[in-house]
Amino acid sequence: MSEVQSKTAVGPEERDVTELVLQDILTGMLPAGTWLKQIDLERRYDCTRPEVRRALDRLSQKRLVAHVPNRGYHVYQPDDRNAREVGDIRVILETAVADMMVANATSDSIATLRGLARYFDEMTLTGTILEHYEANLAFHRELLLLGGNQALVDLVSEIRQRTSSAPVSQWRTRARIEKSGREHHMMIDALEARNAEELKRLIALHIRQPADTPK
Amino acid sequence: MSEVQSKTAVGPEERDVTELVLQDILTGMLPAGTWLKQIDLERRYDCTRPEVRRALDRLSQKRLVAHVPNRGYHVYQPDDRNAREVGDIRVILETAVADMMVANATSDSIATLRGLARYFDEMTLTGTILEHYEANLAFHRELLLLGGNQALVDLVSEIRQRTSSAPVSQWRTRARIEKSGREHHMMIDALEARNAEELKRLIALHIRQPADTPK
DNA sequence: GTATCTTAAATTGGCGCCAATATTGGTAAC
DNA sequence: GTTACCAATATTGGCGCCAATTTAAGATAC
Repeated sequence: MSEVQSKTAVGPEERDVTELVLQDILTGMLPAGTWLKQIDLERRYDCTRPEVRRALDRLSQKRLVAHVPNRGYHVYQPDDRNAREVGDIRVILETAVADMMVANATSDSIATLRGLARYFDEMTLTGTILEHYEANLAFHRELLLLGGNQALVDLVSEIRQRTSSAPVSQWRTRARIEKSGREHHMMIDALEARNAEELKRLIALHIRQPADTPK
Repeated sequence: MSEVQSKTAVGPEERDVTELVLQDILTGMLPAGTWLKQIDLERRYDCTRPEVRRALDRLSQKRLVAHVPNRGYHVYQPDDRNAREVGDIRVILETAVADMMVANATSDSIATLRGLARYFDEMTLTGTILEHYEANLAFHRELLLLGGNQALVDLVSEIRQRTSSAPVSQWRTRARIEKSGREHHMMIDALEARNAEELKRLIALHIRQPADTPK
């Protein structure tokens, strides 16, 4: 009716609701266990009921939220066992194509990776938590892409979200973040040196970092 | 109101629509490329419009059907490259836990596997295409379960559907099916003999079978 | 004062309608 | 006879309402 738009953010409102909820879960704005009432989401993201429902259904298919019939949806409470198992899967998949990555690495791709690693470091200081998360994702995607298996790249991106429900606790200490940044550069070094074994070792270490508990 | 139930088949009607469509795609009743008109599905599975919509949305999330805005949904046309890549992923994942499988194998679990392998052979002769498919799935699930990684078992089951969009072409020849049945038993033999390397070789061979083209 | 039953509010979830868009068939013009 | 345009039909997809179930609160009885 009137030209007055509630909220100044007119542009980003047009994005997909599923993405928005996903981001808020990943960034920790919606902590694990939070009940996602349809009315609240409707207002929060300024969207309709069916849109909210579709988003919740999709996220429950991805195992990011749990659905209790006639009770509603809540953010999935990640159990340690599953987190460890998914970590193991990631190590298996990402180290499996290390030889390919070394074989396919060109000076161009290495330069691109350096840029992405630097961008990650930059976001550590100046970026939002979301930008930081996505910078990390972009680096790993580009690295994996050298493996030559597109389906594998997509799959890893997918299962990555499956445990990152507790991103805040994973990335809590600045020391750990900076260590991750350094490891990125070390991976590129190993790639440049055509040292596949060292690359595998670094990847495994990098992924297992959060669960690096001495049993 | 009245006790009269339309249609004698009261039981199977109550199942989830997504499952039903999925099965019909997997068994080849809905061939690749088929346009899935909402009205048709509504009548075919005797369900409501929203149910059909939700099923189509879920299947498109799983990449089993493709969605063209304002045009509709159609069964995904599997491209060879993706099929090969997914095959490679399965080889990576399933061979990665071969050592664990050998380590965790007990006489009990081997007996269970023998039973499942025999059941598969049985279904080759007497079962429907769906029963046959599920018997194969059950065997591989039980085998993978010995790896000790539940998340990996689920993941493999998931990505398995991702290429089996052309199940008919994969399992077309009886000779190949019988070869698969024999390989199941050979895997159990390797497991019993605690021969992890042979098991890996067999698994890789078994998975790559359909794409066994001499380059 | 506490526990339990009853009643009211809120939330979920199923269902159908209607507008927007694409497709098909027909007609007219070239 | 063929092509292009237009209209009618069919299909998709957004949206809101209402019933079923659950939860919370209040009142009454013990």
